[in-house]
Amino acid sequence: MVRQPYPKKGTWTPDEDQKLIAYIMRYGVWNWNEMPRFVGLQRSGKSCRLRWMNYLRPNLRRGNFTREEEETIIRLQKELGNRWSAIAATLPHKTDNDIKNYWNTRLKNNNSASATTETSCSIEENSCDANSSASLNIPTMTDFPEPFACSTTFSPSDCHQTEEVDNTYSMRELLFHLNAIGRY
DNA sequence: AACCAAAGCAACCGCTCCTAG
DNA sequence: ACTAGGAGCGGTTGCTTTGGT
Repeated sequence: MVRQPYPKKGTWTPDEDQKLIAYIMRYGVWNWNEMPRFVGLQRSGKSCRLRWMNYLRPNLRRGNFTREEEETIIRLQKELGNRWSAIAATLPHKTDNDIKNYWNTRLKNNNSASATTETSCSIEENSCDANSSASLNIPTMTDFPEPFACSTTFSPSDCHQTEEVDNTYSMRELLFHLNAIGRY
């Protein structure tokens, strides 16, 4: 159980994002505290989890909130209070952090009026040319050590409990996603 | 063009909850 | 039933961006 004594903090770099996405594509999520070592990141497990959950995982839609989403947030906040994860569960393409920020910055002091009239959802912002992948430096699977190749306290079956399951997340989708989140 | 203030957002911290042993 | 460790959540901070002067 060797942990980094001083894990790196601050804004994530594109390289770190690429490594984390590529690793999770291959092995899935098995232990946030141990994973950073195998990914080759000097981040805490918490930091990796947060980055993945809020920005890197598939199916997130960054950008403006639609009017419907905004109304849902206002209504559920009245019903549930600041239970952002519960509210986020009803908006599958948004994260609790997104919703929390949106509430605190735009709706909190103004929740009876619409915070913005321009709420068009810019799906087109997510458009990307997957053919541009050749110029990107995406880590390959061989860049990562096999988790069970190291002396650890978990078993191979533990490490690979989600292996192959995530193969629906193809390299093309990875490239699309990296573009969509504005990294490239 | 330079400066400043406000707004927005990404990330960290500390706590609670959950689960396996 | 108890404990330890991991995961998840909400509050908060601080950096970056944007708009005004």
